[in-house]
Amino acid sequence: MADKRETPLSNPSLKGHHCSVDLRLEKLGMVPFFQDLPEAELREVNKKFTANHYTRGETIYRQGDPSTMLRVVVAGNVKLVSHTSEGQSVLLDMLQPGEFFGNPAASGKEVYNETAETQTAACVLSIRLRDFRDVMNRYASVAMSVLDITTDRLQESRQRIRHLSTLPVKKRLAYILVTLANKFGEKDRQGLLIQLPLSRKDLADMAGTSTETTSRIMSQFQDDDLITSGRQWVAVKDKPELLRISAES
Amino acid sequence: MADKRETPLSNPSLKGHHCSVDLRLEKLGMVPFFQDLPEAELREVNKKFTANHYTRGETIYRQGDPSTMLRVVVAGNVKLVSHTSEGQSVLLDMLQPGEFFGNPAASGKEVYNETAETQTAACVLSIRLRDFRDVMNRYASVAMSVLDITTDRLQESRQRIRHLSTLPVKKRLAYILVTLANKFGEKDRQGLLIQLPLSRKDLADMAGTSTETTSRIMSQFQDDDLITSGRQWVAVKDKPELLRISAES
DNA sequence: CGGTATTTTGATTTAGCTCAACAGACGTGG
DNA sequence: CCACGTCTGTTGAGCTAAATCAAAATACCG
Repeated sequence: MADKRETPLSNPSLKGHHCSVDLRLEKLGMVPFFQDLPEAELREVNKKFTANHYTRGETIYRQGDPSTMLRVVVAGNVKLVSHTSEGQSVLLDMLQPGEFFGNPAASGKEVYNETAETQTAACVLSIRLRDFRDVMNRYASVAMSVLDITTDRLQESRQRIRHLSTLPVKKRLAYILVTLANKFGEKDRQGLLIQLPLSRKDLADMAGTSTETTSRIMSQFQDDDLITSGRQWVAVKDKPELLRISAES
Repeated sequence: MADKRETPLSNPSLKGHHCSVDLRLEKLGMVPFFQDLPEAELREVNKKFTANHYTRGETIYRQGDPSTMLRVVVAGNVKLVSHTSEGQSVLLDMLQPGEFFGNPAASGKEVYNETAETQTAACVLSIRLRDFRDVMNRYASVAMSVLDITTDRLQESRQRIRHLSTLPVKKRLAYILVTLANKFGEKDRQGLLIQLPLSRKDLADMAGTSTETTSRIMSQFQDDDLITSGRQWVAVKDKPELLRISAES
């Protein structure tokens, strides 16, 4: 409605995600659950990973595919989406470099319950599930770290159930914006710019609502000077107020 | 409306939950994540647990309490409920003997995000979080098993998010009844009797809806001969049809 | 047998969905 | 670099599932 300039995201499609061997090893050491692994072991584990590069919007695996690999985002962003038979979609998670996805458990012939798709160009490492379980069995610190992350995700997931069950859309959206700003926000002249292509549809699929309703509420937030937003991007201008809205009685 | 007889649940309040030392050790061996532990180790671990007995409706811990213990249900049932500031409640999980609750991760000064309350008289074992983490560090099989269970719970939780986001109340309730029948159902002349005091409010808090709506839909199911139900109990008569309803387009 | 908690049913209201049309933004090829 | 076509986002109008409010009916408890 007001001053929408060019997309302020740092060129999302061209960042050099080489997936080179150097990058791989360097990044692997930064993955939370390999932090405590000694250099030598890390080098050993690194061998078991395969690197893959994807352009924006590519599908890494589909809901229903047999779950045989565990993957780690090295660069770029990946989203996990669950699709219903009616063609609706639910955005389950939005991943950053360092985060893993695919089932760490399911020691056997399970299938993925969601589709993994790149949100930006991305580099992803894969390890056979069996190999990863060997690593976890050998190094307790890795298993514990994966458990901690999974527990956190369960907590977030339950938080979201609580929100879907009890909060109106406006509050849910306010909360989602705060969360995204915390995770992906970068200081900017607009405020906290969410460094990620983010459409109204994406937000709607996170909040469990329609794009139209999302658009209306985003316009409201914009009018109230809480956010700035354009096509596929959002910047949070007043996080405290959004947080207040999400929690107010 | 039709033939509601006395509560068919096997006397829920009086079952002998002694929480004796014998019972403890026996039951501990049955807990999924201690299955692979050798007898001697199990005996060792057993010492670190404290047993507690609760009557129906007692609170084990409250949302916001510091999370210092990990607990295991030995007998009876425990429910995890999250409360909002407006006094609404969301029923997150309904636990059986053998299941654990409380945060297995959160190595430090976290708090519980939900309240744990007994649904029937129950016997519960507690271990200090620190001690449990020692056990997980020592025995990879325990850590892996806890990870597997947590991963399963995350999947269920995401399934529920999908349902809350995309399905109308009737389908959500149909699915919940199927799930409960699978977990707590016992063959009976009524069909699959859900062996657990289960009010309309409980069902509503699971489905993210109001008791009134729940009651209306349950009446419908009863009219369609899919369930039989009375005060605080439900029996599933036609599980396949309920499943079909939950998934139909 | 009376009292309390649960469940049912009815009437009304409403948040958010759906359908529909339009308007900006992007990028693409001429 | 401009014109066009295609996505993405906005706005409006009506509709509907489910919430809320209200009251009666039923089951269980001592």
